[in-house]
Amino acid sequence: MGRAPCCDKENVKKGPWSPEEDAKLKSYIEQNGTGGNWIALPQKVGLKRCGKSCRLRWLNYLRPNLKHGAFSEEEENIICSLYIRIGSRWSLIAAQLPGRTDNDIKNYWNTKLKKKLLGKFPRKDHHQNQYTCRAPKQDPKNPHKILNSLEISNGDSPAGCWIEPTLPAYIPSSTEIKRLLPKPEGTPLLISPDHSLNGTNSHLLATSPQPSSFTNCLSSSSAELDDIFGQFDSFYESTGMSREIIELLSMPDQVINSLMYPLMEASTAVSYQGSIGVNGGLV
DNA sequence: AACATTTGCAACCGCGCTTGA
DNA sequence: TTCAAGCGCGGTTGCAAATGT
Repeated sequence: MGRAPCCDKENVKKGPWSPEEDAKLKSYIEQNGTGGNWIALPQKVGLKRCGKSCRLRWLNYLRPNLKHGAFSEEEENIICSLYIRIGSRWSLIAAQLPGRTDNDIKNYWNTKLKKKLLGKFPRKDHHQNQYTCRAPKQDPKNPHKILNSLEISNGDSPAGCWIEPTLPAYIPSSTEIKRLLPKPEGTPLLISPDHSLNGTNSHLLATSPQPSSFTNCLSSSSAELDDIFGQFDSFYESTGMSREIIELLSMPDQVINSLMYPLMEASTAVSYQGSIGVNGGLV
């Protein structure tokens, strides 16, 4: 038995919103607010729409102070830098860009920025090219046992991945990132010896390409970009580490702190050192 | 000009989380 | 403490427009 539907699917309109529907919703919310109940809202407004659809329309399109134009270079920089750090946590990224919605940013990343920055990397076809941050695969019978802990395989991944699927890759989750941040200047990130990254170890931090940041990449010429990515490619090939983890490990502390500290202020139990433990996660 | 393919974006879906009774 | 309802998020899909052949 599945989850109960949030609305009567038979009697709700789907698809693009008409100007009349927009006007009704906008006018109602401006006068009365949402009432804290999106599910009940369509009936009050007189719309044959699902409450979730109304909420999405309001948040992504109708609410005041939304920016609809092109993204600025500064916004691009913020998106790229945050993506490297926290992955596809679009709502967190959107919180740093006033007037932008998570959906906007997600679409912009998937359609423009990804290509701009990573176009030379292998990719799959259009709708299978979503970025996916995955935790290491666990053995369902034993949560402590990790299967293929550092690989994203092609065969069992319906969404595909942007990294060469046969190469090892590990992308930290936002929870893991939170454990790393903020960290005092010069505090090393440790990769514990008990769980190597395909045989690599903490010494890699000291030998990873420096400096590296996507902020730098954005303002670089194509030749400079080739050089930057070339450094990563050779490092990547020699170590078997993913580009993401190399980026993470080689990012200057001050950049991480300036970008991420505001997001992580609420997190009081912050560990200043991260290490990749036996379960493949940062501990 | 016609057709195929790609791109960009709005919208939907489903699931985990939060809240309140 | 439990559980159902609602919310919010990230992933995915649909489709029109743009571009290529």
